[in-house]
Amino acid sequence: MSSERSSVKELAAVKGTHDILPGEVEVWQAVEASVVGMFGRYGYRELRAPVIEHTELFEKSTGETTDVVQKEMYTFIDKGGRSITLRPEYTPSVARAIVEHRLDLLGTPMRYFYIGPMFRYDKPQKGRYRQFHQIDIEVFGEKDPAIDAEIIEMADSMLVSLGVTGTETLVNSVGCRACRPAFSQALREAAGGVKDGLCGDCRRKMETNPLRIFDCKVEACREQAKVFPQITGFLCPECRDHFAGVRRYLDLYGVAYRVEPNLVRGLDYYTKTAFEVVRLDAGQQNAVLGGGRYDDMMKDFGGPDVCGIGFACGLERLIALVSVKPSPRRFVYVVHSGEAARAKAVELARIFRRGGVETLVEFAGRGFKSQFGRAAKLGAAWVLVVGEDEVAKGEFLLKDMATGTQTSGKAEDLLSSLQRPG
RNA sequence: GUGGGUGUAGCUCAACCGGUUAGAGCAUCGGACUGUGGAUCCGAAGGUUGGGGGUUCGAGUCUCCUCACCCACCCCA
Repeated sequence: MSSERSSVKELAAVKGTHDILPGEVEVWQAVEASVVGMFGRYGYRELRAPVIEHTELFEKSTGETTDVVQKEMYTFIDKGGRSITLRPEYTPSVARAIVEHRLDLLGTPMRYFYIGPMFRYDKPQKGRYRQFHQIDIEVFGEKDPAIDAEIIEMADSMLVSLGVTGTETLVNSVGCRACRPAFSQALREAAGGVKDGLCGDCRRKMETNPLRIFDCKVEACREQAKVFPQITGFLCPECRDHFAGVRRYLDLYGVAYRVEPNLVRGLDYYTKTAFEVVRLDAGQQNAVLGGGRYDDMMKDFGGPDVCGIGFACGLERLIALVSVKPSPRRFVYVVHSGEAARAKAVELARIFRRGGVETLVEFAGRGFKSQFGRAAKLGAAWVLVVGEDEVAKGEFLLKDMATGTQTSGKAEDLLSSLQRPG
């Protein structure tokens, strides 16, 4: 059928999604393993929440006014008539799980991490995908500013251990419900006073998200924004003290950071500490990692009054910066000649694999020459030769492909020589 | 959602002013080659030129629509 032919041809990954192929996936595995190990040393435990949640969860916690909720969610009605959403972020799921399982009764603070896919219906571009992956960490039930600093330090260590350079860590306090409204109002008034000097985008941002005016690219707007009030002057005593504490501990940890009073995050629930790690050389999608404190979220969500703090790190963006090289695979390639040898080759492969050695058996080649050629091409570290002579003798030939050295011996002796490192 | 750019073989690219059967390198597969290496030589396969309409005697080339990707805005990781 012609329709079959064309449908096969048109089959492609969904817009904004990507395959992670062998060769690249090893880098992901190396990064994930490194990160998991590090989080473990800071006392974090993995919590795997479902990829789908009730739509309401995100409306309530992420915030109905955010772009993420308003226009970027993958939402659908399931066969039971429920409104379901593929998670655009992870924090609400953790909050939900804590409430649902009363994890807060197990003792605080609760430290969780997770690595997995998130979904946002954005228009894809560099560093921005519809299915992307995040490393997420969250701490609940610890309000001391030391934990804010510990988390930022952990993020910093994570980047260092992965060999990431050329980034900058930005921190700010976005205040709380007591002090932020006054600031927003003051900012709106300041912007309103020079409304005619602002671009159309900024005039809109005056209403929706006044802090965003600060990172407008239009020169006129930048000029006006220089004299706008900054959050720092509006923080209530509690927020001010907390922020001072965060900075003190960051200094104690020796973390390099810059206070950025204009740093604002896109989700509604942030309070007090907000931070971001950005790459210095990138144009737009420069945020590698971002997070902050969300002291009211759990309570607003209908759970216990437990504060939280955490960050999300974009894996695609992180991996673009890491310099880890996964160690090359070293495997045995078994070549053979004749029916009896073929059976023996299969048997030997099983023995080697049980002994912990990656082993492949040639099935297609004819002569040893072509079998060796294939082994070399695939990058085999060793070739195990199983010919008629070897089968008769019960001793096989193991060739080191790098050095060309060949050693003859019984299967178990050859195996144990491979099990030794090197 | 708005704006710009690009679409030719698996990959990188050719194809004059619109003119014969859309070519090459690399990669793939086969052979030379039945006891030892990514070589060499020979050969094969691989394309509705992203898709659809229009102009034309004739379209990879001009035009319109559409789709995909890339880039930027918005927003974010």
